[in-house]
Amino acid sequence: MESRKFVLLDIDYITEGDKAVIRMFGRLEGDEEGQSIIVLDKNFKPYIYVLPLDPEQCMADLNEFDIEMVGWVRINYLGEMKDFLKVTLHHPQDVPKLRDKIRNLGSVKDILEHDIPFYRRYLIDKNIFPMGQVLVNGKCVDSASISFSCDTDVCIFELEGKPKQVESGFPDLKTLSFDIEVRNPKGMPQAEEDPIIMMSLSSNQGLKKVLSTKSSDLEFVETLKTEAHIIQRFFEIVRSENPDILLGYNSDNFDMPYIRDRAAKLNVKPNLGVDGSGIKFMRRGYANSALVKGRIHVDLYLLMRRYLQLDRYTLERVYKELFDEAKEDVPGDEIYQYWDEGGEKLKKLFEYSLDDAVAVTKIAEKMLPLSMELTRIVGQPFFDIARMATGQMVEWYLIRKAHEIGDMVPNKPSSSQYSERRGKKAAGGYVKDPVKGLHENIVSFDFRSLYPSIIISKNVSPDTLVLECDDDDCYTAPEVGHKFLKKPIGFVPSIIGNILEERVRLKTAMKMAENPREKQVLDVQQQALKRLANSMYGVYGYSRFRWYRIECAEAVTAWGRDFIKKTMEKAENFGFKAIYADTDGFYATFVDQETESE
DNA sequence: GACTGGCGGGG
DNA sequence: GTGTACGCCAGTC
Repeated sequence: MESRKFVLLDIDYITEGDKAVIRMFGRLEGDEEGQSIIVLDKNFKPYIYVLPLDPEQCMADLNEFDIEMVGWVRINYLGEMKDFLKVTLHHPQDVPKLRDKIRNLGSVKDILEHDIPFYRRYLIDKNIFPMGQVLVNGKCVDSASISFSCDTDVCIFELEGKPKQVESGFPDLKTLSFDIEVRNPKGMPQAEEDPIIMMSLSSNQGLKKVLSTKSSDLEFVETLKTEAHIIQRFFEIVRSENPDILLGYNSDNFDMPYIRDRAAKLNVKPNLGVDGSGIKFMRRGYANSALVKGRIHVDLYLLMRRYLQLDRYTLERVYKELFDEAKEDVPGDEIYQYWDEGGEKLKKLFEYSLDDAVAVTKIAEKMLPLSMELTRIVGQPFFDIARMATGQMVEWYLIRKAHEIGDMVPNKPSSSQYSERRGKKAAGGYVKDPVKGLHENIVSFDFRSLYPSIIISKNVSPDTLVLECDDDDCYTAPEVGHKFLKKPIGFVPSIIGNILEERVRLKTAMKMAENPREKQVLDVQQQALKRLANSMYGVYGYSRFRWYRIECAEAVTAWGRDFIKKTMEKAENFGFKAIYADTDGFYATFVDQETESE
């Protein structure tokens, strides 16, 4: 048996025969450092939990289905130990096929953990983390024996036993940014008519290139015969550069679909993936995403919307915000004129095109570390994390933690529960409208992590919420009166507690660190934890969340209002006068008593 | 106010 | 794919 150590980049599953096979895409460490690896695991089965009404009947009913196996397990479900039937199925797609039938059985009360995608289930159950190092035992297999095509220098490895997470530092990854220009004389580009005239590439290892059908004396321009050749050459470069991360700007919605459409029209095979596959498009509600197997396609536009607070999110605007430098711009509707005119204008267009790709590389260098760290903490693929709202990350973090301590994961709300929840809204933080005028002698006060602190100190959690209890045994929220047991420590409070403790540890380490690179890494890590801790309050108030509980949301904000008001009163007793307050802090002027009495 | 429809980015 | 999910603002009544 051999072993391999690799950075886990991405994960999915394929079907061989009637069996699901997990594929982990990675970058090898050690002897064959830098080589791509695909690790196969053929021994992971999907499962769901069934909460029975009539245990014996339920067991009998379940055995009527074509399932792998079924057995009893005792699991903590929102503060109560309950007996569940763990139903193991043959294939992930049996889950959606069978779950409604099972749920509707008369002997069944509810089904749980039936909507966790197979690859996510794998990461959680095996306790491994994308962007971290994983150690596997097993053997290399011949590329002839696998059901997908693959470049010859990719190591295919069949795993035996369990993958193991290895403590590791920040991985050094290869990124490749790309951008396309289109000749669209009227309106927005239409893939049916308007050809791609340039494709730009920029890597974090120095590659700078513009592919085009026109030539130039600019050294970064490579001229090709036709548009089809440009696209083909683009795919070729991606494969030979073999980046871990592919970067674009609004590429989920523009560049990738456009490349797909033009490639299809011109009969060019889009074999961008590590496994030789093309670009896969997925509808995620309102948004689309473009996926390239084994490389992580990241659309920076989505990330920038999340991380920066701006009026607009054009590439120029974001670049200016981060680097305080203007970027040369060619207006979109004039690109075809620059192209047609040639000469200096064309040269400018080449420069602009490359500049866009280079800007994306620069932005990524600054902004990706935070997402990478969130990936390592939340433990879901980078591709998903780059498209997830923080609230969703919190949820997946909690799902992992629930599994870790053996708690059942609550279901997502049904559509009727969702619409019922949407009608309710917890009152927000206390706001005192600002006193108009120009104030002097201003002091400011704010609570550090107000809501996370309340959740911890008042043990606010769905599993500690009770209707009745002795005052000595519980905390009672002001105004709303919700009660929370003092013991045991609730699920969410214990997790926020761990996050905050870990953050304190990192901040201490950061202060002690002498190496600036190390300091920077620790700083990103503590920022990621801060984001998670601060978003955790949201799980109680957002209608779509599994741990939603309006009473918890109401209690947290009620205590918040209580604290800020009491603090303001105390400050006023000392001669301060509050002039503005919002949620977790206030501004006050100091009124000098002696001056005033004169 | 309560509700609906459109839009963001990209060329 | 153990799919189908935003959040804001302008315009209308």
